[in-house]
Amino acid sequence: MLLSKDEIIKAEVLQEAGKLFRHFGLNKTTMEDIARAVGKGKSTLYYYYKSKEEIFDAVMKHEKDAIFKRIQDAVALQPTATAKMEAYVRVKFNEISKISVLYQAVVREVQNCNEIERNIRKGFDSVETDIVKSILQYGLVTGEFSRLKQSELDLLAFTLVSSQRGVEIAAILGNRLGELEAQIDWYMEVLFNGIKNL
Amino acid sequence: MLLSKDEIIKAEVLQEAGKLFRHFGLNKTTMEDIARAVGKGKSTLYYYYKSKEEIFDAVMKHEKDAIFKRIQDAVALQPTATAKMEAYVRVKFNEISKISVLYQAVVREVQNCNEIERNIRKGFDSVETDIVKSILQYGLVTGEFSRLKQSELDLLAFTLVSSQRGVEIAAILGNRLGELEAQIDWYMEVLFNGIKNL
DNA sequence: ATTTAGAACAAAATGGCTATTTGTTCAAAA
DNA sequence: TTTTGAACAAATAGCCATTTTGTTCTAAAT
Repeated sequence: MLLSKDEIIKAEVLQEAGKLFRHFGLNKTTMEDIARAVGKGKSTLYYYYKSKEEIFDAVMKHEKDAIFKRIQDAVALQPTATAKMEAYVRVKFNEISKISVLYQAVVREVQNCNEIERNIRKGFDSVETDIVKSILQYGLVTGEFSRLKQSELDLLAFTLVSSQRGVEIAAILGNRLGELEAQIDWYMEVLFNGIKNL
Repeated sequence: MLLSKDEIIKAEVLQEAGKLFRHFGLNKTTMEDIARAVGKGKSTLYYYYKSKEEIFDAVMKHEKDAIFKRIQDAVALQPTATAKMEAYVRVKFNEISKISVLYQAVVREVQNCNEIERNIRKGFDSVETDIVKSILQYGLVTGEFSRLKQSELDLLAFTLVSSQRGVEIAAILGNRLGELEAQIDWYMEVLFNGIKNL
C-alpha cells in the first residue's frame, strides 16, 4: 500500500484539524474537538503528533506544500525566467488570497492582536502614499511616465508603499536591519529598471 | 512670540513622553511618569491632551512629520521624477530604520504579540525565497539575467519576497482583497519593466 | 480667563484563590 | 502496534479584594 496505516490516520487528523482551524481558529480549537472529529480519544492524538502546535504547523505545512506545488507546476510550464516569474507572482498572490479567506478565523486571531502596530502603520501609509503619488504625478506632468493615467495613481502609489513596507517589516521584526541597506539597493534596481534588465 | 505658552507646554509634554515611550514602550509608561517628567500633576496633562492615546499618537505624528519633512526636502532637491523616487526610497528606508531602533521598546511590544503570524510567515518566506531564487538562477543560466551574480541571489530573492508580502499583508489585514488583483497587475508591471518604463 | 492640582471616580491591572478547561504524559489494556 | 482512561500539569476563567492607572471634576492659584 502507498500509505501505511499510521500515515492514513495522521492525514485524517490533519484533515479534521484543518476543518476546525478554519472554522474556529487556533486558540478556540481544542484537542478534544480534534479527537472527537477523528473519533478517537484525545490522548491518542499524542501517538501521532507531539503537540497541538505540531498539528497546527502540520496543517499549515500541508496547505503550504499544496500551494507551492501548484506554483511550481505553473512555473515549470513557462520557458523563460521572466515568464516563470510572472507565473510565480500571479499564482502565488491568487493562492495566498484564497487561503486567507479559507482560514479567516486564523486571520482574525492575528488581526485582533496588534492594535498599536495597525494604528502606527495606518498613519505612515497615508503620508507615504501621498508622497509617492505626488512623485508619480510629477513624472506624469513632465512626461517621464507617459503611459500613466491620473486615475491609476492611487492604487499604484499604495502598491509601491506596501511593497516597501514588506521589506521594512521583514528587516525590523526579523532583526535583520544589518542587511537592509543592501536590500534597498536591490529594491531600487528592480524598481527602476525592472527584472528584465537584471 | 511664535509659540503660545499653551503650545510650548504641549510640546514639552510631547518631548518628555517621547523619551519615556522610547525607554519603556507604550504600556509601561504611565500618565504619572509623564506628569512627573514634565513637573506637573497628572491631571494637568488632561488640560493639554484628551487621553494617553492622544499623547502617544501625537508623539508618533511628531516623529512622522519630522521624517516626512526630511523626505520631502530630499525629494524637492531632485529634478526628475525618477531621481525624486530614488531620494524618497533611500531617505525613507534610512529614516524608518533609525526610528525603529530609537523606539525599540515599542517594537518589542509589537513583536511580543504575534507568535502565530511570525511562525506562519517564516515557513512561507523560506519556501517562496527558494522558488524565487531558483527562477533567478534559471535566468542567470539562460543568460536572461546576465548581470546577476550567484552570490547576490539570496538577498535579491528575499527582498522580492518581502516586497510581495507587504502587498499581501496590506490587502489581507486591511480587508482590501478586492483591490488585490489590480495591485498585482501594477506590481508585475513595475517588477518587470521598472518605473522608468511607466 | 487661563492654568494647575487634589480629590474623587471609573476602568484596568494585579494578586491570590478556586474551579474548570485544556494540553500532555503514562501505564495498562486491546 | 495502537488505543484509552486516568492522572498530572499548565493554562484559563471566575471571583474577590486591592492597587494601579486613566480620566473627570471642582476648587484654588495664577
